[in-house]
Amino acid sequence: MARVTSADVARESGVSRTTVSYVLNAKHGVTITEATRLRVLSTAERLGYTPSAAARTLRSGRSDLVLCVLPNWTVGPVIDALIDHLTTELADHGLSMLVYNGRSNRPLAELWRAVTPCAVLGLGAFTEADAQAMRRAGIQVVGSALDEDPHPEIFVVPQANIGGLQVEHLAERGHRAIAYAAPADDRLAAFADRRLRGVVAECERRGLPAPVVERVDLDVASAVAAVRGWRSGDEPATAVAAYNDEVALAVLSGLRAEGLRVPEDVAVIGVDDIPTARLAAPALTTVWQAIDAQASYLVASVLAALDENVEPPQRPDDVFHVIERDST
Amino acid sequence: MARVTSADVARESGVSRTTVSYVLNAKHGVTITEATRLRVLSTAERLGYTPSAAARTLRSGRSDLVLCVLPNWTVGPVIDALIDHLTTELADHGLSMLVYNGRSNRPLAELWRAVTPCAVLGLGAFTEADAQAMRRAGIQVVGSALDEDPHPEIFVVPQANIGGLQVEHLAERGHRAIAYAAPADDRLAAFADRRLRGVVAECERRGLPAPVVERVDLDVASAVAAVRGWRSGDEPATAVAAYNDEVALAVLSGLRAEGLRVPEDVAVIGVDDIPTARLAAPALTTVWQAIDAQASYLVASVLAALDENVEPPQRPDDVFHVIERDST
DNA sequence: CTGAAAGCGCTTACAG
DNA sequence: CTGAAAGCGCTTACAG
Repeated sequence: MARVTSADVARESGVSRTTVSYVLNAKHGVTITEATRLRVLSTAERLGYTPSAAARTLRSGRSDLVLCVLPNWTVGPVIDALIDHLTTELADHGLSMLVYNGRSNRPLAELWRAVTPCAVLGLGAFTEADAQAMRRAGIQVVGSALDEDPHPEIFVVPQANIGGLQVEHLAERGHRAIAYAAPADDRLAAFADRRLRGVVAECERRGLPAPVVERVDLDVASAVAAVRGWRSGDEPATAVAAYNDEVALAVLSGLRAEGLRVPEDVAVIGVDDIPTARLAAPALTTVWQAIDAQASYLVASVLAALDENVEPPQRPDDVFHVIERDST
Repeated sequence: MARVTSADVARESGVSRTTVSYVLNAKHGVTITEATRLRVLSTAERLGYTPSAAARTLRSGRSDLVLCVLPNWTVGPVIDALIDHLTTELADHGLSMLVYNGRSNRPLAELWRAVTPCAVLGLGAFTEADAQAMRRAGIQVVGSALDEDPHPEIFVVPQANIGGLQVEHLAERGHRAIAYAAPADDRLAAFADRRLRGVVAECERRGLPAPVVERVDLDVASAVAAVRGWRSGDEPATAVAAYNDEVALAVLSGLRAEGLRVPEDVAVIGVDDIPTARLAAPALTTVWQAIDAQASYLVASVLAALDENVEPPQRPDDVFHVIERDST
């Protein structure tokens, strides 16, 4: 059961491979008799012909695969939703997206050379060397970054703004002593550092004391230790900005264990609006991200990179907002 | 900046492409002078040569890519961990795993023909037609399934056993009226149906009344409605087996809203041991899965499929156990 | 021990 | 309007 090739279709249709190729690719500028066209099409269909991507890629140096490189992050509902949107939107444009989880330290080059994608979509930033190597090989590089950056072509999800938004929400409710709950998982450091930076900056801007930072593991004991740290100084924190909702839930459990009421004694705000945020006691106030808008922007960027005639998209703004619930 | 090919390496080394190929692939059975070998190797290194996978694939009809097909499921920490393990373990064997999120309804054939992977690893089952087409094309198909199945070569994560384990745990604590909390997200139906089937079967085996099933959305109102349903009959449920931890957390919030104590009035058990399960009030009892063992088994299956000399692995057993916390 | 040549399946200038 | 031929980069029988 050998593979069906264009030669088979040509033979069966009584035409040359050239014609088959013209017909199947709806080649512009060549005119093929309607009868021939139909015959080729139906033969291809009947034989179950699908072009060999390997051959096509070898020929053109370009495939219709988009390689999405995921850094060594933990994948929660947010990234999951992003990938979901990216996959379906790219599929609408005839592109298949494959996700590579960059957990190992294999050189990235090995992978993209192997796959020969038409574009590589980096959810985290690439090293300059990697990016250059890909561009030289004719692969479009679309990256996103975690904060402002000299490259205007790179999509930015300004993580710092998230921290700023958390502080703004808390300060508007009269809190002055704001603490920060950092994640214990190092894979999150890239995000955590930037969000914290935003928290610190906004506190400074508002003349609030610098936030006391504690690492919070996802267990009650760790959260209790953090809570004690926050409450022990001469100006005990009355509000906690947490790295994300999971950390915020840990903080909630620590507060509960210490007999503190939320939000009366201490207010808590998370990030992500994970499904269980609204189920917490009390329901968790959090920062929501417009993942669909981010996905659409990235897809549009890929399409623009692939085709000069397509305009690069406008950056979406207003991709965050606070969802106020009962914990603040 | 054209691509560096084996011809470039050959020219620079003063040998033929044949020799370059032999050296670089450490071809068994041919002897190459050590001097030549070293020269070729260093030239390749210096030029930054990486073979074109497209050409190699075209030539051999086989790539070193493993395509992992993810059905339209929601990806939580469990699947995330599974993919993580699969990626790193396959990388250790020189295989790159790419994940395809089968959200759209594009025919699978388009994808695997485009990628020409050496193996396709299905996390859900393939249709028989898809599986046959792939095998015919010489692609190894390794699938996993959700329950027992006529195909012994397919890995099975017996979802029904999870349900059985939940009931066993609850029944041993004296519960007779056991309710079931099903998820509202249809993408989970494949799992949910099987787990429920296990719950029903185990109740029957123990002579317990059939469980009252309520769909529970991930919000308090929905959970409250479910709780009322379970508590209204003439034999009010004293225990709830939930589809997974998220649903269990919703149940917890519904119970709380109704003023019922856990576990005194109603016990709750989930599945997955998500990070926030231990943070709930009370900490959630749940069923844990040995994801690493499942991943290792799948990787070993892929390797065995790829190489006749490699023995297929033994199925891991004992991949589940109950983690008892405070909600039961 | 090493090289010349064929061929994997495709697309596309170039002829007719 | 259609076909013969070249070439993408690789590997491997087959010679020498």
